[in-house]
Amino acid sequence: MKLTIKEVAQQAGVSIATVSRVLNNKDRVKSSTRQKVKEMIHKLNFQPDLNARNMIKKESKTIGMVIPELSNEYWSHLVDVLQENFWDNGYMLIVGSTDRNLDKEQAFIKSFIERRVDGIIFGSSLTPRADTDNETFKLIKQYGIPIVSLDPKNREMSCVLGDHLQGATDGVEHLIRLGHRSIAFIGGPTAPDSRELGFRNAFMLNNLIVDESLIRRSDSSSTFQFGYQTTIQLINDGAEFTSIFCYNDATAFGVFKALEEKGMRVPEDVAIVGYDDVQMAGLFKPALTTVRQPIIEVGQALAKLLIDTIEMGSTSIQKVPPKSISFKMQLIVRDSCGSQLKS
Amino acid sequence: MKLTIKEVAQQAGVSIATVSRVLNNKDRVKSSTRQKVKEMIHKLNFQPDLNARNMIKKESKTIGMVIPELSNEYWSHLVDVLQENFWDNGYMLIVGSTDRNLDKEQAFIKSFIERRVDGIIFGSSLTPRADTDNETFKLIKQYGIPIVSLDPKNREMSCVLGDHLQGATDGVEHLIRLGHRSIAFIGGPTAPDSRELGFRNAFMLNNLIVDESLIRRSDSSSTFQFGYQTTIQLINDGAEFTSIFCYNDATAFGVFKALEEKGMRVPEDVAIVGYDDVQMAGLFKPALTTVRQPIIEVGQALAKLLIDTIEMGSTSIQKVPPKSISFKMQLIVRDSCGSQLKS
DNA sequence: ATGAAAGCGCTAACAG
DNA sequence: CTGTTAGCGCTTTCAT
Repeated sequence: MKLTIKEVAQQAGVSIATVSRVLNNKDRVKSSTRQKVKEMIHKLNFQPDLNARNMIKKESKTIGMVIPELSNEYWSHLVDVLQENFWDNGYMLIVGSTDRNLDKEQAFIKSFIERRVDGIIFGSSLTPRADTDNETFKLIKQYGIPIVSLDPKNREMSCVLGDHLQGATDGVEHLIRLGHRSIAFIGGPTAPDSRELGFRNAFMLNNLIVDESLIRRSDSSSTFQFGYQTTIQLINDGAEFTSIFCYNDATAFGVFKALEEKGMRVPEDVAIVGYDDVQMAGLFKPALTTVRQPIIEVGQALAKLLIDTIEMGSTSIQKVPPKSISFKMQLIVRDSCGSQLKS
Repeated sequence: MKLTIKEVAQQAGVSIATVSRVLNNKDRVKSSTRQKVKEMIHKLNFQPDLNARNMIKKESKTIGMVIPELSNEYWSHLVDVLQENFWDNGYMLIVGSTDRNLDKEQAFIKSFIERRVDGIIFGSSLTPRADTDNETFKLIKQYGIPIVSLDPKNREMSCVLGDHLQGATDGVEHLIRLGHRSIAFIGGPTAPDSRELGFRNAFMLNNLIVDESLIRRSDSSSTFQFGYQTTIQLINDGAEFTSIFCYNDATAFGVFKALEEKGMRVPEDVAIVGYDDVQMAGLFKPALTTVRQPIIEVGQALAKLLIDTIEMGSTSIQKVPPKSISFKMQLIVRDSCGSQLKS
């Protein structure tokens, strides 16, 4: 019932070593033998057991990745891009959604190690402050598994990042240019948050002063829910603002909803800027002005960086200094900020 | 440099068999020994190599799944649910997005087999008409890999499905009840498509006759793009319709966009019904009336069905007749159809 | 060019 | 209770 290399060898009248050779396209096999074996493989529909092979080769052609959740378009899109890139290079990607739960994340990482993945991508990690004495991080190091991260986690890890300082600065300056002075910031769970930094940067560049009461941060996720609730609260607090800069588009949609319920119009009463540029951003009414993330480029860079690191192996001196590749963000101006100057 | 069970055994002063026993929580180990070994495992931070274990146990605790694309909320949500369910049962899920490309799908399946997955889920398969003499299907059978599918593929495969006949019937009858008679159908790539069947069923139930010129099908995907283009075409063709029933919400959003460009209002000029109930459906303006799919329940059922099949193993007689579990759809009435009767 | 044999890291009888 | 041994399915020397 079990079809192995042995069976193929027997049927083809050669030794298992020879079958292995043709399986791996090794040299030194008489072409007639190779032909014969190939035919048998095909006839038997033989698929070699990769796990057995991997055990010897000490590789698994598998990459593990942790992300907070898949049901956010940013992540699902990124995963899709990565999966394709890895696949094209012979790797499989397995991803774990952590729901921003540290235990879950650690459990995933542990499982990745047990499966001897060739590399790990930290999408958005909680293991953070992943300094030397962190349990999980130590494990990864001990097993010598190459890692890369999306956005910087610590100085020992290579990473690919979006320049959110620039992105947020652009977004907020757009608002300032339109005359807005009371700009609220609905932030995300990231800490430190370069978008918040960008927010402050835009104010500085324009010699304006930030109203701290208009800054709201999330301690967990930054979803539609959070945008909605925070906006309601902002209004109930009696805060005065003419515009809101949001951590991401999902949050922005929540803001829309809250504003609508409170009878405030966009962009007439409140201008909104999102972040990500998800598919619905351009479709929504009013169409969302937002900062576009170059997900495809980021994904490609992430995959390439990790694969390069893996395939460099311990060939060269272990210690290539960690790289960090940064991508620019692009402001997409649509309708959610209006076009007239706020007076 | 390499940490194996051997090293642990040595350090703990026992044999590898004993280490293996405590690793697997087997009986007959003196608790003091067990304690000692456990400490060493922990001290060394030892993670057993699952691939080695799996090779012996003839299982991989891995499930493969093919889906058309991840960047559609329906799929990303479903994958998220499945991933969680499998994880809770000790399985990892690896998914491949096929972009509806048959070659890609087959390549994924082949790769799944090489990795000796314990089961395969056909999300949306092209392999279908997967009757006996299909290459890939034959392979799966030969290797005895349990499979389940989402929506029926053929009579030999267990499946979990949404009752789209009922869902579409409900959606279209809603339109009919509101007085619509000229209802367009923007279908998807599924064939045969039970939503189209539901569409026709609703007409039959109400003694109405379908205007075939208002039925448009997609040959590839059913995205925003498709909804947009098809609607433009429908209008350019001079077709007369007062409402549109869409294959899914993404399509519906495309329809909105096209309608808007052509200066037609929703729901005043055209009523729209979507399918899926994605997060944005309720947020959109006008809020989308749509048919909700019970994704979580479907995902759970899918996982349970597959796991049960796997763990039943060849214990009982190989041939348990394929099951098929069906879930009802729920019509969610919002604003995109208005509330007044069409006269 | 090919085969025999020694493992990869682990589990599972089988002894003791 | 614990150790010894024989593999799992494959790759890789090392002979021939």
